[in-house]
Amino acid sequence: MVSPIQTNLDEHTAAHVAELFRAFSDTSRVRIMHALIARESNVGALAEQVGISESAVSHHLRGLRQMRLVSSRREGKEVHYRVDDEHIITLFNQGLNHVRQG
Amino acid sequence: MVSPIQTNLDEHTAAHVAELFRAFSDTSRVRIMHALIARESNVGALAEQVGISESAVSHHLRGLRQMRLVSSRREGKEVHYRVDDEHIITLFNQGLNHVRQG
DNA sequence: ACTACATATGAATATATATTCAGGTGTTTT
DNA sequence: AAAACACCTGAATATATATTCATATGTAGT
Repeated sequence: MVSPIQTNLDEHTAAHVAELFRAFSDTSRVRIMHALIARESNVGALAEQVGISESAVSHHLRGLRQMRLVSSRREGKEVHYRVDDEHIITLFNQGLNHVRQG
Repeated sequence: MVSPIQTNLDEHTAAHVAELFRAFSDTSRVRIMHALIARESNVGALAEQVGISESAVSHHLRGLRQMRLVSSRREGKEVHYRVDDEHIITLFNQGLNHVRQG
C-alpha cells in the first residue's frame, strides 16, 4: 500500500514523523481529537467532555493548531475548532481501530 | 472509511490509543521502526543506524515488544527484531507519508 | 465605560521519558 | 572453564511535557 523500497530514514524526517505521532500521544489530546472528528466544538465544551480545565484544552489546541491538525474559526465570543484533514482523520481512526480490535 | 457514528471516547480507550501513538512519538523509535519495516535487524545494527547506544536501542525495543509492535527471535548470539503486523506498518507509513507530502 | 463571558498566555510544578553508564545474563568458541 | 560477543537491566540524570493558577486579551451586551 505504501512505498516498498526503503533507505535509512534521516533524522530530520524522523523527527517530524515523531512530532506528528506525539500529537496523539496524550490521553487528553486523543479525547479532544476524537470529539473534534465527530463534530466541530469549542474550548469550553471540550474541557467539559475531557474533564480538564479550559486552559489545558487551550494549550493542547494551540499545539494541534500549530501542526495544522485542527483549524479554528471565531464565532462571536466562542472559537470553534475542527479537524478538516481527511488524511489525519484516517490516521487517527486507524490507531483507534487497532486498539479496539485488540 | 471508518465508523461514522461517534460517542464520547472513554478515558480507558483514549489512554490506549495515546499509548499506541506514543510508541512512534520519539525520533529514535521512528528510525528503529522504519529500519525494521524495511528489514529484520538486530540490536547492534540498529544502534549503528540510529546513532544511539545498544542499551538505548534495547530499552526502546523492550517497550515496542511489550506493545507487540515488534517481535523478536534469537539466532545464536544475536536477537533479530521485526515488524510483522501489517496494520501497524500501514499506520506508521501513513504518518511518514503525511510528513513527506508536507 | 463597565460587566460578563470565552479563550489565550506565561509561569510554576509535578510527572514522564530518553539516554548513558555500569554491571548482569545468555551464547558460542576455544 | 574461560574469553569474547550480543544483548539486557537498573539506577541516575537530564530534558520534555501536561496541568493548574493567575492574569491577560478579545467580544458582546447594558
